Amino acid sequence: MAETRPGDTRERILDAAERLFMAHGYEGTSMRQITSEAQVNLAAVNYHFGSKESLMQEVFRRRLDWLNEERLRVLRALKAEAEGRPLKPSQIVDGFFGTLLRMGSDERRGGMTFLRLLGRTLTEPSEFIRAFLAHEYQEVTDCYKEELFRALPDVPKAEIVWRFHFMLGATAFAIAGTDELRLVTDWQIEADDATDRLDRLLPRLMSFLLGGLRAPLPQFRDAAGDGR
Amino acid sequence: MAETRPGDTRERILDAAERLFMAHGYEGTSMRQITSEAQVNLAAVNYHFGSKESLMQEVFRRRLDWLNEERLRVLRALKAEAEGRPLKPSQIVDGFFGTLLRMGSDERRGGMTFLRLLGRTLTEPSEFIRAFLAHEYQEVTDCYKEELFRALPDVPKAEIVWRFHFMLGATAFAIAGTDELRLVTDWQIEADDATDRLDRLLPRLMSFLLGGLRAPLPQFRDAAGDGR
DNA sequence: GTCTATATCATGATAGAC
DNA sequence: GTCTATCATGATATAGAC
Repeated sequence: MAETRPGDTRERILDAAERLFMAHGYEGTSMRQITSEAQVNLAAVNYHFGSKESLMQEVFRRRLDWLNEERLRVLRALKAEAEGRPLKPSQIVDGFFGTLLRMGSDERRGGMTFLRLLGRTLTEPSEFIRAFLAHEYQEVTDCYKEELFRALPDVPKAEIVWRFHFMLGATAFAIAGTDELRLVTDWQIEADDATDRLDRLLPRLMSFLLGGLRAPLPQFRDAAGDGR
Repeated sequence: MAETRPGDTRERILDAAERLFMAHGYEGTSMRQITSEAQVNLAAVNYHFGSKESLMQEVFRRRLDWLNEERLRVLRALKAEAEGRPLKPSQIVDGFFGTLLRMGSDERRGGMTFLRLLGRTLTEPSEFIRAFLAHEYQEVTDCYKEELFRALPDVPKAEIVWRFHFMLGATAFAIAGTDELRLVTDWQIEADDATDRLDRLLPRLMSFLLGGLRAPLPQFRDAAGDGR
């Protein structure tokens, strides 16, 4: 009964690739590992996706298409409710990062596996991957940045962009690491299961991000620091 | 005159490896690329370092030994000055992350190349690398965390550890990305050279990190959230 | 659509002359 | 210490039978 249904192959490859790319990185994963894990033939990847690069892109597109739409949908809902007034920073941050983290609880959307893959890939060295991700993200991040500009009119735009970047980094690291990295030492924090940990991660991360976003502006020694 | 001086080979390999590992990652860099860039023979890596893994470790040890010592030295100086009183959070954060970022201006310590390599490697999938880095870092990060516990007695330790983790992520991303990633869109921020950008990055990052570190504690729906 | 079999090339590592 | 030559392996990708 464990026979490969026709049309099933594609999804099996994507699932296996997602997991292996997460665990060993793009360069560190071979097509042999992928097809072996997916229990399909070695040639199937090239038949269905054309190349390893295209497979990688498809692994992301399958998840990011939904994430992008969801993020835009959330933002539209918030704006409709606000009726023209600027949104609260906490709403914007939750719409962007909260939506991402909640995706980790949704196994139909890849769950923690995809979340960790995404976190790690944001600092991936391979050029084509970074370019691809930047392109996939551009539109949505621009929309959210625009809302932050409106929400924080007294903060220079350049500063907001930087802080958005820092928020992205903190989040990427948080979702990439949550297992092997010994952030927990001897007095031990928690040994919950993955989803429980995720439930507690979100409010913690949100507090941190909002604190950073609303921090006092930095003092530069020389110029204004808002982008001359 | 461009002849290879004896004893020079080792350093040339380390320099080339540092740059290439930064640009293409560990798995994405071959020994042939390294020896070609270093203009030494292919067999030289195995002669001097034994294996690619050992080379990678030596690339990091060369820089981290100094960084670890410097961070401990800075912390000792701060504690001596404080005469038993808790340090200010800003001092601790600057001692840890400021010391790191200032390393990026010091070409003798690898400069921006090493900084970016380090930022990227913190989320590197390869198991042996993460284990190696965690081991190299353990002692120093524990010392700094202890000081944060003293500086913020009202914040649960678990919360501080998480926030330290978030700070690490924001910093790693900031130093890993600073080039290709289009955080700059059309209304353009700056086109300074690398060191100038680094000078402005530090105060910006410090504000963000301190804001996040001192943010109001998160509210959990169920329990206390301090590690039950 | 899925398989077997294979082409072609790059990889990390080593042996042994100098 | 440095070189050339080479090994065994594993990589991506493809051709062609079924």
